Amino acid sequence: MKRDSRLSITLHALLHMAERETITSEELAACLSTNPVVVRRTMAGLREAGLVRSEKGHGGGWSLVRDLATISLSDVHAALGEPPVFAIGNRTEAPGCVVEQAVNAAMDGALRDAEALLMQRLERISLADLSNDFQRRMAIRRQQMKEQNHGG
Amino acid sequence: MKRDSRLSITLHALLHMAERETITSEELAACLSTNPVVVRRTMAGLREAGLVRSEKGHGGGWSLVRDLATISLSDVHAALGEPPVFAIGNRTEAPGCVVEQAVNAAMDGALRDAEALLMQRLERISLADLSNDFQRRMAIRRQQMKEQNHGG
DNA sequence: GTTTCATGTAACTCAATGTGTTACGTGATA
DNA sequence: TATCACGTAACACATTGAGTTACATGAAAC
Repeated sequence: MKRDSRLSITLHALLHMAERETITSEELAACLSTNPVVVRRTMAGLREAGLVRSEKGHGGGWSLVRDLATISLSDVHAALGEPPVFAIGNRTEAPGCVVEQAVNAAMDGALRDAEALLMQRLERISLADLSNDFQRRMAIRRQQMKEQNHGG
Repeated sequence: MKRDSRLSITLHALLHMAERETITSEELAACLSTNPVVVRRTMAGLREAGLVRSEKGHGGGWSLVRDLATISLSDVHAALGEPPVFAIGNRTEAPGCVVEQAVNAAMDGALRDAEALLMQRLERISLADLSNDFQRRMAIRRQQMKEQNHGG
């Protein structure tokens, strides 16, 4: 099954957005190695959810509305329309076959718990957390570059 | 994304299989409202994993090799080739962009934990558990039928 | 006012993949 | 030898995320 990477794409875009006052779809697409239309299409939900804003014309582009710390990964997932999390699932929702009912009950229970855990995790991670991790990684990378230069 | 219901289908088939000495793909397909070829194709992995056996010719069909209690749902998932659990995921596995690395790390962490929980749940449910639940549901249904008959 | 820039959106294509179906080969039993 | 049942290849189909093109809308610059 093909992977849905919209959440991943969107988080990536939001962090790049946070680094600048405003940024165009074209620039974001370059950062993400994708197409400007894909960016606009994906961000549409975030605009409706009030997480970001978009301006047309000269000097236009995308900008964050809320602070990074107030946006959780689950907020972003919700803004995207809560796309399905699982690739696996039951074949029939309300089967007449009692055997299938038993199968569905077990599967639903396990999937429900796993999804609850995942959502809990996504709720507890904010964009600020991601940004901090990004800064930390950048510092490490700078340090490595420096050592490499001294060595050469 | 389209749902992968092979685990659900297979569990359903296994429980029907447990009710009889042997059962043909045709009969299973009728139980599952699908096609005999789909049954054979899906069960191929289970045969290779030694969970079931198949016989050709007159009186042939599928039969269970191991006891229901010794087969967990995660065994079945593994026999199917461990199809991907999540519909969502990262866009790039090993991105050069540090921003994307931070995004991936967070997503991977959350997904890994959720998958671990799901697998733990699937490990702890055996086919015997499902069968017991099935029997319980059948008893309830029989009781309901009885009450309905007395009432009418 | 016209030009330029940037978003908004529809429409089409492409790729991946689970599922359904047909067709034919293999092997076992009656 | 005929029949039954599995094994498998090959193809069709539907869904869906992603990429792309085309065009309309609106805002700023000139």
